[in-house]
This record gives sequence, C-alpha cells and structure tokens, in this order.
Amino acid sequence: MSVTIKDIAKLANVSHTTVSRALNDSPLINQETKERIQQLAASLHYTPNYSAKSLVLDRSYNLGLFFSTLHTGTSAGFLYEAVKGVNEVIEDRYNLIVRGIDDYKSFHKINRKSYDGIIVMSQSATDQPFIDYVTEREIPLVVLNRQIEHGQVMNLIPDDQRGAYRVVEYLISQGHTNIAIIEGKENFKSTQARREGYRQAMEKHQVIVRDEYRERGNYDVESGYAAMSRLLTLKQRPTAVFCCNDEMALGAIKAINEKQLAVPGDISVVGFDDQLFSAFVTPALTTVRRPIEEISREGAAKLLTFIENKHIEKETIFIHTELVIRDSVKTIAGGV
Amino acid sequence: MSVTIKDIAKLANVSHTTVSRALNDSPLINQETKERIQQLAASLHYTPNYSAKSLVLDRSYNLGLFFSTLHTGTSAGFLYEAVKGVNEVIEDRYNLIVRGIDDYKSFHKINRKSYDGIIVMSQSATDQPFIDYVTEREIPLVVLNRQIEHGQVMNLIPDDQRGAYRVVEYLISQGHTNIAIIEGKENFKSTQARREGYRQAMEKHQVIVRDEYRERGNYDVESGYAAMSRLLTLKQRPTAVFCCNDEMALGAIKAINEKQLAVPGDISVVGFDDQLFSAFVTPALTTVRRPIEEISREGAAKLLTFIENKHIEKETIFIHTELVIRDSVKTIAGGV
DNA sequence: ATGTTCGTTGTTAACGTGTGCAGCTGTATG
DNA sequence: CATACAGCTGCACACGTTAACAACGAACAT
Repeated sequence: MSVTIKDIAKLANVSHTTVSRALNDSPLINQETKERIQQLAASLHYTPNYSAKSLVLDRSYNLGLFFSTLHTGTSAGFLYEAVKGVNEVIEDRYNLIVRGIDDYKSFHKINRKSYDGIIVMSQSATDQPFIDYVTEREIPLVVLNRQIEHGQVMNLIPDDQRGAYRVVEYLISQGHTNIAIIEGKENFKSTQARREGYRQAMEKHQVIVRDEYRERGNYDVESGYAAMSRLLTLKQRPTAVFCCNDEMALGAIKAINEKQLAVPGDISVVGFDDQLFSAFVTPALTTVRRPIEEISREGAAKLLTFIENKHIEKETIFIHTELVIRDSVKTIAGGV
Repeated sequence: MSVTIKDIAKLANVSHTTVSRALNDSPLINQETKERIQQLAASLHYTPNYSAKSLVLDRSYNLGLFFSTLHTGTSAGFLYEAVKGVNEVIEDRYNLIVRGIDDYKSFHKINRKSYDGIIVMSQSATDQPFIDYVTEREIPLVVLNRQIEHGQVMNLIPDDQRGAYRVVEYLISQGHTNIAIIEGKENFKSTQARREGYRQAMEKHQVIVRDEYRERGNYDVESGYAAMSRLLTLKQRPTAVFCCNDEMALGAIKAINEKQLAVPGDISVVGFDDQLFSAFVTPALTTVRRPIEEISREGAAKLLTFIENKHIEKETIFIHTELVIRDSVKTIAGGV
C-alpha cells in the first residue's frame, strides 16, 4: 500500500522515530542523516498520513468556511470571492471545507476535533446561534462581513461608512447638490453606517440635506422602486440618488425610466455593494465595492495566527471599500 | 477534555469495544445494552473522533471539489451551483473541500488517504494532467461539465447538442428562417455539439443553412463582435443569430447596436450557457441554461455509490439543458 | 453427562504518527 | 583518569477507534 515512516526507517536502517524527527526537521537529528532520510522520503513519494497526524497532534487540518445559506441565490459572487480569498492564504496547509449553516439541523458534528478553526461569512443575523455555538466550544473563530454587536469575537467588516462617504463625495464633485438617499433596513448596522457616511459627506462639503430627500427602503428592488417613485413626485426633484444597495438602485432606475426620464441624463443613480449584475445593467452602475476577497484573506490570516498563538486580540477591523465609477452619474454644471 | 468511548465504557460498566459496537449499531450487541449505551452517549454529547476513525477505517471522510481555476473571474455562478449541488447530496457524511487545481504546484498531497473521492468541475483541457494523476492514484473520481475523450472516467456533461437544437428550434418557431450561427473554439467538443444541434434543428424543419451564415468565433466577446460585424455586411442579413455562448452574444449585440440596429427589433440574438450577466443585459438574453447544480448533484451521487461499491460503470452521462426565454428574440411573420 | 452452538461481551492488537525518557558514544572538563 | 555533558538515536507508549479472536454462560442436542 502507501509508504509509511516505518518503511522509510527500514530502508534507512534507523528507527521510525528518527524518520519522524528528520521529516519534521527536528534539531535533535544529525544533519547528514536528516538529509539522507529526507531525500529517501522524497524519492519514495512519501506523504504523511494526515489521519494519524491528526490523532496524535490533536489537529484536524480542517478549516470551515460557513455561509449563512447556500440556498438563496444572492451570494454567488460572495461565495466565489470568499473561497478564493481564503484559499490564497491557507495554501495547502489546511483543508477548506465549505458549507451553508442552514444545512445543519444539529451542530453537534462541529467541534474542536473536526475543525481547527472556523470562518463565518455572515450575511444575516440568523447565524447568531451558530456563532454562539462555536464560541462556546472555544473553536477559533472569525466572523466576516457582518458586524457582531457584543464584541467577543474577531470581526472583519467592510468600512461601509467610508464607502458611502466617498460615493456621495463623488456625486458632489460631479456638481450635484440635490442628492437624495434611499436607506436600507432600519435595524441593520450597515444602514446606519451608510447613512452616516452620506451625512458626513454632505456636511463636509456644506451641501444641505433636505428632509424630503431621505427615503426609507429595505434593501430589495421593490422598495427602491417605491422610494424612487415617491421622490419623483417632489416639485424639486433630486438630480442624484444614493441608494444604499445595488438592488434598490435597480428599482430606482426602473421607476425613473417608467416616468420617461433617463439615467443618468435626467437623474444620476449610485448604489452600494457592486453586485455581479451591476456592471451589466444599463447604464452600468456606479457603486461601492465591498472587498469580500480581501476581507476573506485578512480574516483567514487572522484565524491562522489565532490558531497558532492560541490567543489574539478580539477586535473589529474595518476593511476599506472601493469606489467603482461606471456610467450612471452625469457631470453637471459646477462639476469637475 | 472531550468524551471518548472509553469514558462511556467506564460509566456503563462495559468494555470500550461494546460501546463502539453499540454506537455502530452492531447486531452483536444485546438490544437493551445497546440502547442504554446510546442514550448514555447522547446525554454526554459524545461525538466520535474522526481522526481516529479515519486512521483505522482508512477513510478520510473528505471529498474534493476541484475547479480548473479560482483566479479567472468567469466561474462565480459555477462555483456557487456546484458547491450547492454537491453539498445537497453529501449532507454531513462527508467534508467538502473546495480548491482550484491551479493552486497546486505539486499534486503530491492529493492521495487516497486524504480524499475518499474527487469531483473535478472541469472548465478547460488544462486540468487533464490532474485528472490523469487522480486516475493513476485510483482515487474515486467523477469529471463534470467537460467531456473527456478517452472514456476511462465517470463523466457527466450538459447535453449541449440537444440544448442547441431547442434554442434554434425556438427561433424557427418564432418565424425565423435566416438564422446565422457564430461558432466557438474549433477544437472544443462543446463547439461541435452545439453546431450539430443547430444543424439538426435546421434540417428537421427544412430551413436552409446558408454557408455565409456560418461564422467562427472563439467564445469571447471580441470574437462575437467581429463575427457579427461580418454578418452585418451581407446583402441579405440574417434575422436571427445563434451565438454558441453568451459572451459572444454580448459582442454580437454590441456590433448590432453600433450599426444603429436594434435587438431584437431588427435582429434577434440567442446565446448559450445562461451566464450570470445574461439576465441583466439589455435586452435580457434568451439562452440555454447548463444545469450545473443538477450535474453536481448527480455527479456527487454517482461518486458516493462508486466509493461504497468500489466499482461502477465508467460512463458518459448527458444531463438535459434548459431553454431560457427572455427578451432578445422577436416573433416575426410566420411565427406562432 | 458431555459436547455443540448461539448470543453476548471482553482481550488484545492494529492503524501511522509524535514524544518522554533512557541509552549510547565521544569529547571536554575537573 | 573519572566525571559530566552534549549530541544523537531508539524504546516504548500514547492518541481513539475498529475488529479478529477468545471466552463465557445458557440452551440445546446427543
């Protein structure tokens, strides 16, 4: 069958202990024998039996990458960037196991023996029980993308506020002053952050925030459509609208088009998230990219040092977002 | 630390062997003791140490899902559907490990000890060396999505020919008779299959295949643009174009628009693959969906029976494709 | 009464690896 | 010259699980 350290030991006329040490580059072993054994092992195409290693070292070499769900369609880009980002970091030191949290009826197969660490790519508060479970079991954990309130967990999230600030500042730089906002679900942290970024940009550049330019949405296409429809009834319509995500921007564009108005000719629209479709809609949407891949990379790196050092500061880290300029904003008089 | 079968054995006043057998529902054990032990184990929240199980049973409980690459952007939907499809089948009996083949400089960590089975979601002939490597090592294997020539491997692929047949038949049903085709890369199996589907549909409905209506492309946007541009120079322009994938359809639409012509007003365009962007372009693209999730599900199921039964017929299975009707085809005189 | 078989349980070894401890050799130190 | 010590190697056990085999009592057949 496959070659073991005992086979190598026999061929090298040493004990399997020596082989084990040599292959692990132990300082106890004489340099010459070490190299001799390493070469022998290489020539035999030896690969360690990871089950055996796992058993004695009490490490599974498994990392879990858990998504809120794999059943609703919105997360293909998410999944892709996350898997990619994490894989870049762990190379072949770990196995990356990808699952949806909602696949589990019971979590009891999730334990420290089976996972050296866990990454939760959280898209919803519904995975809080899972996060709590993992925390209880003291499995090294990072939570990505969604901000966790009670900060007893390593948390990496996009800097929504700064992203919102930038895109609104961009609108202002293009000469807009009548800038409306369509907000997301009220109880979401992201909604607050994005609204705050909008507010700060407006204030910084001394642009007035009109009360009738603030509309509430709930992050879906329909709510964007409805909110925009309301904005279009105003005597003085806004010349630009900051939608707190791309889906609402889609709805807003639809509402505008139905009034025989053009984007960006009559009204400029920007979104947030840079969803996969955003580059392909007409007009291509100017938006803010959430750096999922970078968050995943950083998160995985943090997790690895956590696993090795057994302890690390549990902090909330904001990863910079990126303004993506496409075709949905018009430069008007006064802009650069 | 965590509870083992020996702990349970002590509490139950039996040997650890008995516990092992009881938990594995062995017929050797008396029904009463079996239940007693199972209840005890449950109340202690016992979970087996999979490393130990793996070592003695020579099974890793790992399944590998390998993609040609995770670095080029085209496969987000692929990744998503594949991960989802496979996870649906394996439940929590296996760990699904997701990787890009091109992440590996050397395959030597891939072996039968580390993987009970491997699924290759192949998007390119470049992963043939990997497939050969896995086959050599006699690791249970299925290859999905791309047809393998020398059939010594379990192979599940979309029925491209039938899909092409259907979409072309649809064009004919909408009254089109001047139907052009923009083909893909010549050496690809998929190109041949799609062209053949086109040919069959035309023949079946006695529509003439004109020689000047056959253009060659290579599956990218530019080639679609170039091919369409050539078609537009013809005295008698086609009224519909079957592009062998969605990207070329995108290029074709661009070429048409630049001539001040409209899709589908002046020329109808259909694609193939149902890429993620296809629903969002203007006009939304009528195309053929490749059932990646279903292929993954079926493939995973085949793999599992392969792993269990140690042998299975190595066959090539075609999975049905699906016509997705959107807005890029016009019904003209003579159509239904 | 003795042997046979069945049903149930325990003893022991095995899977492949890592590691504490002992042991060996040679050299430096007193 | 004896002792200490450093450098290197091997023995034996451990990790948690499964399984071949032995063992035991009871029931049954001879």
